[in-house]
Amino acid sequence: MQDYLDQLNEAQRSAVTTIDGPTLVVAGAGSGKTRVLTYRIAYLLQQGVPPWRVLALTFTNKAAREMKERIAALTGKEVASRLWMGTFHSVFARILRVEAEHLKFPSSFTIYDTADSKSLIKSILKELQITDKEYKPGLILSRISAAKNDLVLPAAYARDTHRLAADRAAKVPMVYEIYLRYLRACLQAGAMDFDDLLLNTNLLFRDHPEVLAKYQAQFQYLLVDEYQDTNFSQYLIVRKLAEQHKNVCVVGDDAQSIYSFRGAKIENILNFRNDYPGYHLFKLEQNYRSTRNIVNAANSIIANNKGQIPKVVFSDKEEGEKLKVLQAYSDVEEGYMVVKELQNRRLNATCAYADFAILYRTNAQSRIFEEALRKNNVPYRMYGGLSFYQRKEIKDLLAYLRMVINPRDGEALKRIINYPARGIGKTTMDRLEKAAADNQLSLWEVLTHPELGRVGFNAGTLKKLGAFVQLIKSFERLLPVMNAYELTTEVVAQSGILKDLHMDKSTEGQTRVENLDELLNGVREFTEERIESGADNKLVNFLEEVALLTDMDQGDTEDSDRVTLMTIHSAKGLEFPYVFIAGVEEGLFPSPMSGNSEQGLEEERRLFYVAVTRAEKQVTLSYARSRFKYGEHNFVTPSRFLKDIDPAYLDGVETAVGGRPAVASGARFKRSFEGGNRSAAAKRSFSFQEESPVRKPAFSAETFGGTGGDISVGSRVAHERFGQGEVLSLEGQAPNLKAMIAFDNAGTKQLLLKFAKLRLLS
DNA sequence: CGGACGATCCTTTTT
DNA sequence: GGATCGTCCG
Repeated sequence: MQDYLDQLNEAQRSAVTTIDGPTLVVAGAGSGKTRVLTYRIAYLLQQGVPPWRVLALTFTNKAAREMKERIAALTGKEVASRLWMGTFHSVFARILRVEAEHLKFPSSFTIYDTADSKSLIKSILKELQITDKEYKPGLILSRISAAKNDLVLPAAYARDTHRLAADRAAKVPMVYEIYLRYLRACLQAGAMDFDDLLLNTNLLFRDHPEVLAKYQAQFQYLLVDEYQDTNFSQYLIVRKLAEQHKNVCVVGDDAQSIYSFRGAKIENILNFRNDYPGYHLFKLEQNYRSTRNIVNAANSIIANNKGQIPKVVFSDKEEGEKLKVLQAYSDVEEGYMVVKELQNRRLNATCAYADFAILYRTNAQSRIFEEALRKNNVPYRMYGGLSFYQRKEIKDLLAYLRMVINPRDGEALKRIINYPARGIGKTTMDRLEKAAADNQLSLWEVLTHPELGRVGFNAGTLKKLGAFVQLIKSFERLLPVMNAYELTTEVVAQSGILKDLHMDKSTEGQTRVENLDELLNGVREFTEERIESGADNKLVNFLEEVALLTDMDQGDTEDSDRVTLMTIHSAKGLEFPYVFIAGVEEGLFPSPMSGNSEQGLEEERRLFYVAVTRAEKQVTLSYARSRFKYGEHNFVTPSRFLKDIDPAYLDGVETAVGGRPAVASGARFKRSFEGGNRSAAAKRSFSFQEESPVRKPAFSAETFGGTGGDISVGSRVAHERFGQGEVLSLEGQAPNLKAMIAFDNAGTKQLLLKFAKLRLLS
């Protein structure tokens, strides 16, 4: 253990060994935050603190898992597995299962995902006879979510003039009413959504002091990762739990607060000193990740924000390359330029595909890169798309399992009552839902009610409904005698899911069957692992794990060499040798949705800071001059954030043609974005050199890319790699003009003019 | 009742 | 461009 302390710098070591009293660790990007957290926990254990008295909270499963592994390496698996370590959501879900009865929830409560929540809101809207045109379920859910994260219950909501006024302004004055019914329906269904896990923990602690006292006493030491991302609900849980021992250590970086849209309060970290007087403060300012150029560029970006915790992040590493900027005509070309640049780097630096990440602001941008990567046979792994557990066939099966565990789960019921098709249609469901709402019952209670016939179903429908009820009950009976894997297998067979999928002979149908197999394997592995570690291995635990999983949490097992594709948000906490930040454009980054408020803009800027600081060796920024949006292409301008970077750390802009910076220096580059008449440039279609008419680049886009220009059949041209050759033929339309070229020494090739770095010789 | 095919809306980021 | 929702017809 002593050896490990020697590996730390002074600030890190103090942060690890100062274990008593409140502690704030301000950890700049790449400053060894995770290392401090893991060593601190290992140190606690070494000082004789029992593992079950340590509570460590993270935001992602991945962070929790990694820390657990690293601690296990220091202290042994046995001890590490007894720590209370996990995401806020998973840890408190675990506690809520134990204490559920205090809150009138079954301990087998379901966790609703966002789709379930939206679907429930739709049902409520129907009940209130409001269309989901006027009341967008997503918007309503986000307002309810915001209220919950601020611990504003319906009663307080009704008195909250701010919220009410905001709802009226947004033309959704009924949010309060919906919120009320939503909570009631969740209780009815024995279900909690993500926010409820935290809200109900707060209610538990508020209304049951003896329960709170129990956990206060147990958790002698608390640690919180990414404290700048906590919302009020999480903040209060931590504060309450820490009240007795006051040994709370929070780690975070105000400069990396990027989750205010889901209720995170940057104030939590800024106000730590007020909440915990006499706190210890440690600042980790040395960045061990990135080159000096990267750190300096990042610092110059974040310097544009106000109201930060003062700190100076520095790097001792080599100066490294400057940040590079790629300019493309279009979004599609941006994809190709990035991939080409990536491939060049990989060959020149002899590094692996896995050393690269392409980061973007919105998930919608991923498609372009996927296509470019696929066409160039570059292996990649994309995060943030549909996760495995969100596929239809998986959700269907999970819904069956959910109903077995908790038959009151209304969203699961709605999903499977007619899947596979058993002739229970919309009319029947409407009546059922109405009966449930009128009688304050769950759908299942209506279905199993002796007076079901009174609702007005005909004999045929009653028979179908009865068969469904019997099916679910037959599964319920298996619950005590089968393990999770056996039961799941049984459900797949008896529900008719397998038969339904086997009827579909298409490739998609086959994939679905394979996916079900994979889920079955997942259940088996889960059960085996849990039995081995002595943890809960019931079906309910599996469902919980799955509900709180994101797609960041899978597929890590295959150690294949792939480029990473993800949003900047999901890249937080990760690092890559080479990072591409794509779509650095107005209208995209900063996001127009963040409003033009100073606050919104500062958060976007922090996001930019996060993106740049992911890189170890080099950062390439890219933007396009035109981009498809809603199916039509628009001309766009480079992001204002490019001007936030000190030009001293920035290379010139590189365009597709010429292979040389079109604008020579960072300073010139910076100037070229200020002001300027864009419409002229727009009219010239693919011309991107709107300024500096005096000095034309050696090989302009117009020559080769835009129109095909001077190149014609018979021209002599030179290519960077293939040498000299003669143009045999031209085909296609600009800007996708292709040329067949017979090279003197490299054979005949077909090249896309806008990508080939051709030079005209004759 | 169920499947197929168009109109419509849209997009920030996620536990 | 694409997912989702609603309508239409078998």
